Amino acid sequence: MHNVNMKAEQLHQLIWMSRPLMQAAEGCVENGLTGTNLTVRMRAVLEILHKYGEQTVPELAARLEIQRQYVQIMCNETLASGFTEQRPNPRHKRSPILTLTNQGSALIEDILSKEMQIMQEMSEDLSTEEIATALKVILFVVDGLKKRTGERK
Amino acid sequence: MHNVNMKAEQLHQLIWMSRPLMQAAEGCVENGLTGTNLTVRMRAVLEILHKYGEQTVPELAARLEIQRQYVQIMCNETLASGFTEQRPNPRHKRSPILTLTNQGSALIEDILSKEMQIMQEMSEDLSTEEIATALKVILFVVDGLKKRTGERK
DNA sequence: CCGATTTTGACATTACACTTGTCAAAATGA
DNA sequence: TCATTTTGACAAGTGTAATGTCAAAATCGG
Repeated sequence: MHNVNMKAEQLHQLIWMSRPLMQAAEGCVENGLTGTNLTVRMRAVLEILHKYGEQTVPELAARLEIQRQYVQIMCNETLASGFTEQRPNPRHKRSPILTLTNQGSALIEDILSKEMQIMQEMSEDLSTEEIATALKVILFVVDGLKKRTGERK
Repeated sequence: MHNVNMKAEQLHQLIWMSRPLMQAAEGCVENGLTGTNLTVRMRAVLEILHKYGEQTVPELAARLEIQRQYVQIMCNETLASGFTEQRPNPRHKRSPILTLTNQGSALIEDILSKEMQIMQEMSEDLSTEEIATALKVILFVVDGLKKRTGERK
């Protein structure tokens, strides 16, 4: 009984650390972006293109889980800055494929590697198991919360 | 070496789950608020008052780590809805102490207990150690990210 | 092939959660 | 006592989106 409440309370605390965590993460990323002409949202586009390869705006929107109209704006910014370019889409004339330019590719790789360095530094003080467990718990909780939304009376 | 990269990558993945986690959490809370006349931000005020006791707006702002002007608005909403009331502050005539009314107190207790029930359900599938580890890792990471912001070249 | 529906980029509007700035009254500190 | 700080109130601005609409183009069902 006691144990149950302790678990629940720790879980509660964990969940509400998500905002500070997100803010800290975004602050850190933003920090790493000074000097480049990238914004956090442009970086997100480059990251997806780097990770999943060239794709259309609607595909990016689906992956980022935000409205395509907004992703369009983000993508247009990366186009204007020369970090991405359009390639004709054989499957859809109105929807060009967005690709990283050499410049964009080099930039995102540089940024990601610097970010990874921070990850490595931090992970030195944590064991493989701890990190794996934390990730597992978070994935489980996100899933559980989503399932419990919109179904309760 | 391999291990180092795996850890770093998992940490990266964990950190970027913070946004989905936050959204899931807020969605779930919002869901639990239907029927009450509370908004998520009003609930935050009631929660702090319930947890830390009556206090002034600036104190609340400090605890929530958002601007006092905005917290003022949130608090005024809870006042207007009758969930909180003002008590004269012996230490400061211009800054009344905000207290939960009976109605507000009952409401936030009800909401929190329902939320805790969800926490308990979810924690059934997780061990005490897993939850404790996850919380520890997250606190460590938030701290690490904050320290690494604004200090790098 | 054709007409109906869907997808897409472009553009406009709106919503939301804050931040920032300012003011005057009041409180506090030297 | 006088300068500084705190506070509530109010106004304006900002960033990150959602939402709505349009027309061109693509796709789908027959």
